[in-house]
Amino acid sequence: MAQSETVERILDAAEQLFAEKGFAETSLRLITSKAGVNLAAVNYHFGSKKALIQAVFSRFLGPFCVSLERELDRRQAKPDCKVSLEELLELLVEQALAVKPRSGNDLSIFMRLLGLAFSQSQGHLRKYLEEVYGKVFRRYMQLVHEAAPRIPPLELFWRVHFMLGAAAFSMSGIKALRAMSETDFGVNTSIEQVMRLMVPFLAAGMRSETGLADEALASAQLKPRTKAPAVPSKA
Amino acid sequence: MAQSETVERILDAAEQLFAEKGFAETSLRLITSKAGVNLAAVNYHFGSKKALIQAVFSRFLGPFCVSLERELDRRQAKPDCKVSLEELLELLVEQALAVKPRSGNDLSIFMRLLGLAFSQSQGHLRKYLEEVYGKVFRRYMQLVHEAAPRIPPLELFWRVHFMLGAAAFSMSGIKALRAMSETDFGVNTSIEQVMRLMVPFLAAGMRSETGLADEALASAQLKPRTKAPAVPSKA
DNA sequence: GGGCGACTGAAACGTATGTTTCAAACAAGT
DNA sequence: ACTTGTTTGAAACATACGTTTCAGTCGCCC
Repeated sequence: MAQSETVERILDAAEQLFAEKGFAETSLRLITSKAGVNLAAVNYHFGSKKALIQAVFSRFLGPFCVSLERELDRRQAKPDCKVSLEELLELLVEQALAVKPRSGNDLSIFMRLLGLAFSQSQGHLRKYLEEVYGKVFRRYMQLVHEAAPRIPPLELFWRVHFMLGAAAFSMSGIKALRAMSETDFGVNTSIEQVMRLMVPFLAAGMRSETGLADEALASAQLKPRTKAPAVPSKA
Repeated sequence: MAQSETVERILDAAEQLFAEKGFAETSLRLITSKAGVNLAAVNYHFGSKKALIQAVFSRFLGPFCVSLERELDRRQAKPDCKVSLEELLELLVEQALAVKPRSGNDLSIFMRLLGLAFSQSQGHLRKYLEEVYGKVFRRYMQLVHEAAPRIPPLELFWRVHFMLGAAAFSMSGIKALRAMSETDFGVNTSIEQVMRLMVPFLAAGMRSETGLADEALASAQLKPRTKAPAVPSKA
């Protein structure tokens, strides 16, 4: 076998099976047999199942974050950088779609895995994702905040997660849901169609008036992440 | 031990642990030790782990659906029954909150379990839930459709799942998310506060203009549930 | 061509899980 | 008090898992 094509085959199979069944429910034996490689190859190349899971995420989150960051740089290069909310949302979709063809798998797997990363216990994964990709996420959130200054940051934080939830959940159950929509409506909905349905829904949610009555919560600001002096952004 | 208090203790422990760790990640030994009962009690009282999982769902979905259906009956009893979208949404929250105190566990566990029911593979669970509670769900969907006639039924179907997704996902990761919001904002958000944040977000999403351009999809109608003839929707 | 490092194949190991077994404890009816 | 049916306790069982081991193979460089 050409120079460790094995690694790619394992990652491909694992990605697909994890998305389909979850992490705990997917055994290494299932992965290796689907990939057509030996059982020991996983522990040889990755060290452990946990490391395999992290590798699966890194393979698409890595390029995704790189190109996302590059786009953010580009947007912010202009002196009076005003990035609209729409631009920011579209940016995400754009980058996600751009990264997708690298593997043969489609976007729903991407979203499904993201959802699993939060909903399965897998403490190590959350820690890993936070360590590696937390910075980009917080940078993005900062831009979202600047794009929607009327909405309290804390609420924005939760709304982003509502969005992520709607997306991840819908993609998670997309197979079952598509089956349901088929038997109930006699129409099959493609993944792209579902995403297109989701956009106006989410956009309207993001624009809605605040639900925060509590003054203390409404005025909570982003804390500086470093132990740096507490001069927020006075420049 | 009083007449099979054991069953309740097992259900309580299982409910909590399943919500916390997922189904596959929660062993019977963990459940029984937390419940303070013998390992064999689970298989004695429930037959298998699968049956236990279903029993956990039935215990709150049963009463929930009963009282939900009773409320729907009451609303529809009036001759010209016009149930508004708000009423329908509030109805859900109301019933969910009403069922909650039966066990000591809070609403987030309820939502978390619902999310897991979709996102974990557990094929048997989906089948079981569909068989037992599918009828009520479809009845509810029909009312939602009548309350929002401008939105194509298919889109409504998906929007309801977007809502469910946002709710289930947020409640799923609520522990981790609350920790994040704490470190980033220095404020802790309670579950009730999160739900209150979610309402305007979801409501705005539900009211948003359709994202359906495709005529065929936009005009798809609810099919009768019976084995009716395959006349699409020419009417 | 021989030696070496990277990789694979097949089997085994230790552990954890769901399930079963069976004797003992208990409750209730007579 | 005895019996009967139900429930529990402790142990064992079979299986599946992640991981390790080690002999063997392949490709490459001197």
